[in-house]
Amino acid sequence: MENSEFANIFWDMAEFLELKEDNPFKVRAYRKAAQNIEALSKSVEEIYAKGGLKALLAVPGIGQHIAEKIEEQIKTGKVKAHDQLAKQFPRGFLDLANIPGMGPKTALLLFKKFKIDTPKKLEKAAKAGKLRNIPGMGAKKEENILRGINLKKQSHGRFLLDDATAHAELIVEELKKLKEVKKILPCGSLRRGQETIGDIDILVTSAKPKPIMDAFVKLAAVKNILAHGETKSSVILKNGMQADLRVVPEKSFGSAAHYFTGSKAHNIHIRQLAQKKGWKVSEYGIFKGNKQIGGRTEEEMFTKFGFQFIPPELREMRGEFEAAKNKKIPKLVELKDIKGDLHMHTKATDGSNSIEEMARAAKALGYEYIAITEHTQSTRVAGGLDEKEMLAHVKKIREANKKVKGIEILAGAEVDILPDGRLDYSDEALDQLDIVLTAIHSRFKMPKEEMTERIVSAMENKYANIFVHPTGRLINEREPYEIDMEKVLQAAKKNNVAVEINAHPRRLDLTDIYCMRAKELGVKLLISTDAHSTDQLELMKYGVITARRGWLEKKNVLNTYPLAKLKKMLYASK
DNA sequence: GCCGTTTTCGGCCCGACTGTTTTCAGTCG
Repeated sequence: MENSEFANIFWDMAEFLELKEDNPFKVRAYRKAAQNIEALSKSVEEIYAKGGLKALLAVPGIGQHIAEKIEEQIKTGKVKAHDQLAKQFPRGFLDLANIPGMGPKTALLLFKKFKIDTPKKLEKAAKAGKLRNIPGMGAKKEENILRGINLKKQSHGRFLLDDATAHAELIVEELKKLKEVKKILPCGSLRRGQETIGDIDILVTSAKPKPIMDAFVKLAAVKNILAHGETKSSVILKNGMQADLRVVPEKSFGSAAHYFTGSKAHNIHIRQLAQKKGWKVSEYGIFKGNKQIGGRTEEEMFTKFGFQFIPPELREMRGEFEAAKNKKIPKLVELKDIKGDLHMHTKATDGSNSIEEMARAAKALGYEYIAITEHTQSTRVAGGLDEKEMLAHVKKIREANKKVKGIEILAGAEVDILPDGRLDYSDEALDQLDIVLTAIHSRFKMPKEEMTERIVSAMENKYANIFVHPTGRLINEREPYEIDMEKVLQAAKKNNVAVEINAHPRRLDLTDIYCMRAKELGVKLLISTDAHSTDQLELMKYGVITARRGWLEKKNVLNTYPLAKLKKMLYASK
């Protein structure tokens, strides 16, 4: 069972307990446990298998009771306490409570009053004007709920990183034009580089917030205004995404940037530490009594507590405070460390540019080398090449390499891993290539053990260099295929195969948590764009930010090495 | 329910905005 499935049990329990108006701190405890489980780089099942209850207790936020529930789930396949809670509410009631503008209190009230237990019934009642007469509610609230229902209907899950980045940049550009705006910084999950973005948070410093607020809610990209206050406004953009703007005074910039960047759990931790010192932390600063003693810069939010600066990508309560205390925050890999892109396609298969065009575009990005890696014969939909065609293509790559000066073009292929674990080409053909990427493009629904075995045996092929887009997921579109990632990473280590972080915002796998695990195991990572056109080469930054979330340093990433060293590493197993 | 260089009991982050309030509850981040 996946960690996310264990976490979901506790997310649900937190919701149910909240509906029952149980102790709010208990609710929080369940949420914290759920979050910490999601953040683990090792599987809960494995932790339990190796160390039992005691090992589970070592996980922060997991105490006796939650550890026992995990044990119960593993042993019996269910958690009684969860099922008993679930029984007390109609099926799907959580969907109702999670509609924007609703909440546990309102959902419960409406259930008691009108037996409303689904979003559909809620919509009907709201449209009939039945909600406005309830004490504590009114016409506006009713309208707000209808808007929430619509919002939920429209939203196709969370937004991709590149889409959110583009919209944030657009807002920043517009607001920058105002003379009242001093500093401006996109924060939130976007700044932390999370793989998907729920909403855009923008922080501005200014002494005169009002004109900024007014301009923000009137931006051309705005569809609805959710809130329009003195220092905080929220809007829905035309693409359905929510954007929040906060304005604070200059002297609060650091604390506000820290606060709006999150994560929430990370913030709460800092505030707790402040409490212990008799201080108070808010978005306005660090305070001792009424006196501000820190928060002008973001660095102060850490140094005041004796920590090293923690980069935004690490603020997920995955051990960053402990590392910062011991001065063990790694120097994370940066975009400028990347020396080449080793996964891309051209017109020869499903790309849209020529070899030379790709090479020149990569050279313009300052790269030292690239690899052209077409699909192989089994991936027919992408026009995969058979061995003969590939060898002819390799020739063309060699020619292009002579023609385009100042960058090395390696000849590679993205070779299919066949259902039985063999590669799509013979050893003789593979031997002609400088670099062999391996990938799954078929039979996604194989049982977990078989799929894992399939990938592991492909890694044992001595020509295999890198296993690319390792889970095959397309965010919001296609689930990852089922594999035992721990076994895959172990096999990668054993066979000296690197694993790719695919920088395309739709993919972004290997995911951050498994990057951490790969680093622990000493598996090398490759960050590449899988570009199908010259402009997609610029997606590299999203791969880098994912790597940073996985605590990766320059030395963990294969394509930060100079060409000579890279070649040596690629051929080490041949 | 979790947790402990003040505690095994008694705490548990902090503030903005809205709507329906005449002092605040609910929701959100």
